[in-house]
Amino acid sequence: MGKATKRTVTIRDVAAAADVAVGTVSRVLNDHHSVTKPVRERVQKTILTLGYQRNAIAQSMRSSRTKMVACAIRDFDIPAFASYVKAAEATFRSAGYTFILASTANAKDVELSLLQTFTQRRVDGVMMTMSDETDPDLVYAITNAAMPVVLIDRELVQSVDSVSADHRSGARQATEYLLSLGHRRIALLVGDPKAYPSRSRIEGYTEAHRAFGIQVDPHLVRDRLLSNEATFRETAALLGRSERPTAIYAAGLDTLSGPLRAVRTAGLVVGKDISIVGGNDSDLAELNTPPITALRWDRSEMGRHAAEMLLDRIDQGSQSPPRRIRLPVSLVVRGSCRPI
Amino acid sequence: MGKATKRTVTIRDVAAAADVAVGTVSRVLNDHHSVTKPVRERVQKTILTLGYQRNAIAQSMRSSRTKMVACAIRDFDIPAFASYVKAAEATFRSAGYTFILASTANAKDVELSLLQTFTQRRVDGVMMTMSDETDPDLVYAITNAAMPVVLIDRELVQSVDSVSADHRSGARQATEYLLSLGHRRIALLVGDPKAYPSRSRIEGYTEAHRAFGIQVDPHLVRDRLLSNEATFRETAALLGRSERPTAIYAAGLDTLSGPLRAVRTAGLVVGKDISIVGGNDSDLAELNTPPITALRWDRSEMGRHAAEMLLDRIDQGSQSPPRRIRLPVSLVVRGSCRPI
DNA sequence: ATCTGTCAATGAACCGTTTCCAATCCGCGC
DNA sequence: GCGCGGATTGGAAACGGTTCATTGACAGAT
Repeated sequence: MGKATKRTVTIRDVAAAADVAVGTVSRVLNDHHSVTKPVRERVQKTILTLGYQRNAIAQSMRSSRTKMVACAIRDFDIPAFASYVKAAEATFRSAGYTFILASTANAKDVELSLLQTFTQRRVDGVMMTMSDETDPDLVYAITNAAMPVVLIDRELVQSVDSVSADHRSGARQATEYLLSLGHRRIALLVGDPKAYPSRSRIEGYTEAHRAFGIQVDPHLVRDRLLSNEATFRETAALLGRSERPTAIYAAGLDTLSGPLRAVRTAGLVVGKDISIVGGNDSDLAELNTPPITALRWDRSEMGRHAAEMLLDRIDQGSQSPPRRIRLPVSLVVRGSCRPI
Repeated sequence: MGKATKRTVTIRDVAAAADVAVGTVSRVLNDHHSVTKPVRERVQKTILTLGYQRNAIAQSMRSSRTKMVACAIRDFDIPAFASYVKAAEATFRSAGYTFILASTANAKDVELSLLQTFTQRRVDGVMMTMSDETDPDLVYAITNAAMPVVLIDRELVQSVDSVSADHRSGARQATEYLLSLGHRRIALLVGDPKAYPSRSRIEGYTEAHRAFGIQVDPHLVRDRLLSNEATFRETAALLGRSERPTAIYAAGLDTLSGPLRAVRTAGLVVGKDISIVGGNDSDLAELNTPPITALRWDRSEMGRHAAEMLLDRIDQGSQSPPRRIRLPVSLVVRGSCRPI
């Protein structure tokens, strides 16, 4: 055939070539039982010959299920998020779902606009964070979303599923460890308390102080630090104070390198002049000299749990009550803290 | 409103409520000029009242353009990839495209199956790597794909667009730097030479030796090392040899921590007993004690370039010849290498 | 007053599947 | 030989948009 076939081959072309009805081809494609063996084989051969590729768009159109899920997180170049997302993607893919990913930059308008995009694309489910758990627009958009939502490390919206880490317990462990070494001026560097992780870290930090009967110095609690530039600056400021902290708990997901740089810049030595606990274990923490004591939880498992939870919810609908998984956090003690 | 709205609202519902034809609603949605102002406003108000959300599936069905692009890379929890992917996603999103992401685990069958999935989903374009640039199945699948493809850090398939870093130049700089310090036994740790990065790093390494008139010891070139477990093992083995290397060039994207661990385990000190150059700059390299000399290129720019290239290709079709961008790589000298 | 041209708006066809109902075919028991 | 039931297959409707030919209305020209 000299004629160049521009048009992509459809189920109708297959039907014509195999001399059957379109319905029959569809049944072959979907492994429906009531197709006789010779017909099935003829159709399958034709599919291969013509190089037919099923059109998922048309399929979704008819079935009103897209087999797509979306994930919106703050920034996926944060290593801790990356391993989380990777595990989720793998779980979705092996369940036959395609995975859409977007960064929100922790901005409300981006979150809302992504949610709208996902709605228009008719994804079957969404995994996401929220910049502010108390924002009414965000809460409304999420609780009234057209598709199931699983929240990541957010707990305030009670009516949807969520997966989180037990940051409060982690923060308490870290702080009590430092207190038990005799530290009394422990700086806490966290992100935005409008979101669960930072809020609960502050709680854990405060609880630990209360348990030790020690007053928290509010000047030592520095929040809204979302980048290493911010933690660098803040650490430098803290180290410049007259009564500088003897320990720093850098509680964010990806905010250890800032303090390390600041300490180095100030000409101090970690584990000698100042103690540090990292909020999130990493190669950087483990391989630093000295290795940094840090909190740890299983990020892959978190991603897997979230994905499975969403898949469950997609299958079973909204009848069952919202589920909540909270993963344990543990302290890995290394050499970055010295007793006072 | 007590009535539970089961069915999602369609363009037809809007048309009925606003008392116009469906075509008119469509033209309002698409900002077509020939809609009179009062009608336009009436329709827009109705859209808001009913909470109508355009169905992207139906839209794609009719227009046969999905406004979706897909990206398949080895493993997106490798930080270097993550920043690359993040920049690409941002570029696509601001162009109105939705971003599908998947890990290939560097496995041929996964790559092929993802390519098929993307075809069936009728994505408008694909950004990807290949585990083996010489594999005929992969080459065939990519060159005959139904949609434009931009290759990432792959150069053998000439007929498609690609964006890569100049790893050969990088490797040559790293190796010449070590040679100029007097090192003569330089171990090279790379990934799989079936892909461009490792292949060209071996070339650069070899070229540098030739330029210095020095014979390459094939025992010192260790390839197919794709993880830090592998580079740890290999480094440990090299350090255990009678004539151990005086320098290690850990050329992979995410293979610095393995050698660092191995050196530490062997009781040696980086920058004193052994010199190390990292193939890819990172926090780990910068904050190590001593800081590690490493290669660097702009990963965000790489992602942006790749995305823009793909968008161009989607717009203009395949008439223009394949483009090729190769980003410069530079050596950041720090304190991990000592002269012999 | 009639004709022409322009501009808005209508309504139906179409995109490629799935699914349901109807039609056909087959073998089997009477 | 005939009726019947079950298994296959055919054919059409439906999903929710976009687009195009068509209609209707109205202003301006003759």
